[in-house]
Amino acid sequence: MELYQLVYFKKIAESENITKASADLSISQPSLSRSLKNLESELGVQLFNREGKKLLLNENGIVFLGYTDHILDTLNEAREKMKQQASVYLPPVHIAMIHDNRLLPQLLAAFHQSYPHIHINLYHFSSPHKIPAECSLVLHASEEMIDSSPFRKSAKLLSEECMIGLSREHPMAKQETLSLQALSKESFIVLSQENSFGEFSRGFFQILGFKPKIIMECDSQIMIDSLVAQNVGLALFPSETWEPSKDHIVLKRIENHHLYQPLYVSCTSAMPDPSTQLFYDYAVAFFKALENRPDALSCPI
Amino acid sequence: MELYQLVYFKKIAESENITKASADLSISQPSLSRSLKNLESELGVQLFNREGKKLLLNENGIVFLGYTDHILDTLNEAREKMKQQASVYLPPVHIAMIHDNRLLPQLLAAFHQSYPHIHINLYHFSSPHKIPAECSLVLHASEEMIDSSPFRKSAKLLSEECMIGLSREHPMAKQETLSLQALSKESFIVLSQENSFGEFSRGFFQILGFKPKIIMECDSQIMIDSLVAQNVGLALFPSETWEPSKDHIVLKRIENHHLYQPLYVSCTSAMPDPSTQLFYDYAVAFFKALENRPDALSCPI
DNA sequence: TAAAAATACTCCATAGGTATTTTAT
DNA sequence: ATAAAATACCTATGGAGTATTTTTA
Repeated sequence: MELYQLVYFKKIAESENITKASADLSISQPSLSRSLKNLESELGVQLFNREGKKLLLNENGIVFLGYTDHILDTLNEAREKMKQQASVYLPPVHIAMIHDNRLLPQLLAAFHQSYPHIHINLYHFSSPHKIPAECSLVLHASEEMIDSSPFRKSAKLLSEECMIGLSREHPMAKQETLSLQALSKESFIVLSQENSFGEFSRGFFQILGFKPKIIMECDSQIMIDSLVAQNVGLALFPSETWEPSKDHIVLKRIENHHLYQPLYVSCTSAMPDPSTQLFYDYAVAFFKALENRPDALSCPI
Repeated sequence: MELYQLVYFKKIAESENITKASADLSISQPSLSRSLKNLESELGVQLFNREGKKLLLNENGIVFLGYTDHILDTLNEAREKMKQQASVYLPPVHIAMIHDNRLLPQLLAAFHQSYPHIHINLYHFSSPHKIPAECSLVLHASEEMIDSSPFRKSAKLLSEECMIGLSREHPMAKQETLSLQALSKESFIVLSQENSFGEFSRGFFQILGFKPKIIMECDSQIMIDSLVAQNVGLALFPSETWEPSKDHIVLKRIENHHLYQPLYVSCTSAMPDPSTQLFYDYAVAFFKALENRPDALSCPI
């Protein structure tokens, strides 16, 4: 018997519908079906009566659900208790953010909900060179500094593709991909040097050996969204997390090129203090969970 | 978090000694060590203080152990309850035994302990052809009847090697293996035709194209043990489960031959009644568990 | 005939194993 | 020196996925 089977059973019992429950749990219907079957066969009892395509929680199921609820509640209580114990004396975390991503606020919110006693100090920097010593954690996108001092421990949280965004009205909006040659005749809008994604974009173009005609430089992604939507120029977008207004902008790949922008978390010490370690592990787990179930934003069980 | 981690933690907490606990749980020490580490890191707390090579259950551990005990107790209660529910109206099982094995009584005892409400009727037969219709389960060793009617569903429970047993006083007792040629000059004691292992032994010899000089035939394995021990003759033994008196008898392989005797459970119907299905599944699980941990005779968790 | 559930496979994450190293009596 | 725990690496079971079939409302 496994814990997840209890969680799944509870969910199925709530709706008496495997398909619905599988969606709620973000797993496939066959998986859930099999999990229930295994549970029933291990217990040696039917927990539901199958009448036609209806699932009806039966007498056994009702009894078992009582135990299940109790067990899962106790487990959560135990977890909460441990979490409290863990965070009572924990020092504050100082986090330096060199890189922006729409999911970072969600990560911070989830972490805070999980460890409300840990005080978080957030700092924004445009370059990794200005980070003060008290920042024990850095969220950034620079491949180069992964193994180089002062980052002693790093993990890639995600890697997302960057694509060229252009207005639906633009003549190239129908093309599969964009050629560098064609792009050399286009106008580009970029984030200002200070912004890490701006710096990153420039790096990309440099690697491609491509000199874009930059007609505008600004410091807000929203502004760029709107300018591109109005067909003022083209811009580079991280495809998933910045979701440019889908109605007016289309994203295209550059011919024969896949551009990926990573997001890293790094510790500035090999032996981080407990809070730092906790946040580091939490961030890794958070983005790993997100990979499997992009909809859910917390990690149950 | 996994249920087994709670079981393991409980066991470690009892002895405050990973090596001891791993032996009790029949798993390796590194496995258990890792399991505890994972649990602690998921909870974000140390459950034990490591002082030197001593493990000491700490404050957190004591609190968590309370929850753990409660959860595991509740789970067992739930299982018991379901088992009762499952067995209240279950019909009796009729089991035909064509093959003897020392572990079968243990299987029956364990099953009875698990399902005390199910009435078991045991029948012994020397041949699969005499089995009456009410026997819905057959325990036997015949490869041939696995896929042939009337056995609709079969599973191999175990396969054990058979070896030649001879007295320690015997001149060949020091040899690595025995040659067929040498054996042709020896005297054999065999079980009588009626016994399935007797029949089986004869089959083996036949397959080898070997005609043993049979000097005695009897119907009890214990008698054979004692006769072989006294160097009256040689005999074929299933190596593991019949454990001939180790002090006086040694087991040897026949040169270039490995003889395996299987034990099967078969249902006489493709859609067996619930009790039959239960026993069938139980038997399979029982022997599977035995494979992994030969010492333990019940299946926890 | 359109839905819900069950089946048949394929894949991969991870529990468990073995071998080894580290650490403390 | 020895014994316990931790670490590294490998293997393999079973949970989860996709595709498909079965069933009934």
